[in-house]
Amino acid sequence: MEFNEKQLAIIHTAEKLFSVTGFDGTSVRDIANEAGINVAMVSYYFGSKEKLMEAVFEHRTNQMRIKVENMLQNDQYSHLDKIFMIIDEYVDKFVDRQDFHKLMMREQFNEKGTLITDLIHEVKLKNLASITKLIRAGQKSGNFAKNIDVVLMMATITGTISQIINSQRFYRETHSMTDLPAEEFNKHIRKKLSTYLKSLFKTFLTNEA
Amino acid sequence: MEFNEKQLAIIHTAEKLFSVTGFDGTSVRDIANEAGINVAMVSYYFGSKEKLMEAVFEHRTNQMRIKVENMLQNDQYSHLDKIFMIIDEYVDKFVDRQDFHKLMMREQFNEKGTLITDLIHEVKLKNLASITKLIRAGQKSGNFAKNIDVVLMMATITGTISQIINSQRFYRETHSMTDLPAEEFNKHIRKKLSTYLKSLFKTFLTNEA
DNA sequence: CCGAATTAATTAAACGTTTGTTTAGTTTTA
DNA sequence: TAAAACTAAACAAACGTTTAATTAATTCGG
Repeated sequence: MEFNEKQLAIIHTAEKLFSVTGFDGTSVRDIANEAGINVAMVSYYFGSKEKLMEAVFEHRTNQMRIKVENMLQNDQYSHLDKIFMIIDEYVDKFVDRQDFHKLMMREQFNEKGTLITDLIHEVKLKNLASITKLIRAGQKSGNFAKNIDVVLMMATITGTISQIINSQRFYRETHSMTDLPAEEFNKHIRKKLSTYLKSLFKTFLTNEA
Repeated sequence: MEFNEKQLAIIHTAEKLFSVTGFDGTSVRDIANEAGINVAMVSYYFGSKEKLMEAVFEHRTNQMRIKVENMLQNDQYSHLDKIFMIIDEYVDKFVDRQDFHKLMMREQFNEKGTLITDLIHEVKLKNLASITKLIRAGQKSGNFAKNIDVVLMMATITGTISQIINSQRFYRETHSMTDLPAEEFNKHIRKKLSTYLKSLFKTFLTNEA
């Protein structure tokens, strides 16, 4: 599915507002006003509010998948370096697309299976498979410890990043950065999260339990 | 503020429904039906839906605070053991009160400061102070590494637990536990998270960067 | 200990808004 | 001139809250 400019404008404002006020907390009139269009255009282009939400996810699906295919068989990097690259990819995705990821982390908590939760689930499974492959290779070559639960690892990576980015106010206040412009804060937190998560997993992965 | 039985019944069903469908996704009529009362009782007892939400948090505030006062000056345990106890306390809280914590993790993402976000913020600050005190003591005695950002540590602990518990379906499916009764799953995940987080932080805290 | 008086608890119905969506018509583009 | 884009208005349903009336519980002087 490809969207025209008008549709993309609606998708982007919807993404923004959904991330701030939540799906149920945002009315189609809110979106229409913010996007400077008529209310009826949402139904006209997307059919319903629900389908607009699906369009947001459809549009950002690539943002969820970590790309590791080429990297996996590149012998230039150590297994640990490859894990580090994956960490950086997660950090970059979350920092670059904060609205969407806040949306996704919220949606992920929904218990009943919808088209969107299924989509998230599917991508998570694929990412899990990629990382597992890498971890197993590292274990086989003797670099990584045994008994590593990759699902827990993923939970730590995404959970930590989400916790910092999505409740940013707490980090900013405790680090005297309340009024730091978004761009500078992003630069700071990118480096900070990257360094922290790498050192956290380096010792964990390479030491014996 | 103390609540009578009827009020507690409303609070508990509200907590449950808010955690499943979200605050905006839950109507006061949903709550009234589930609790077997008349819609007007919510306004009668709490004034408004918003104030009912605040009552839920007021009722569970103790659940958020980690208690470390006595423990901190107990020389029977090592600094690392004390950190381990804090980890277990977080794990237990999240597992025992899943509904409330899902609610809280969602609410924490709200950007505009409400009475509830302020409350969460306040408790997080207190917990941060307790843990920081402990970490600094461990560093002074030479047991812990330097340059530990306690805010990031907290983010990893709560973020990891939340990620596993609140999107439980993913963990269950990848571990062949789809139909495991809640009680047995809770027992399993309690042990699993505790062991994992301890080993994750043990190496991180005690090794040099 | 009782029955009248008072307060608290509970109800069904109605209130005015807001909700997502549709309709029917108009303007713009192809 | 036919199709696409866009609009204001209307739609019924759902929303949070209030009202007015009724039932249950509590208080209290005799």
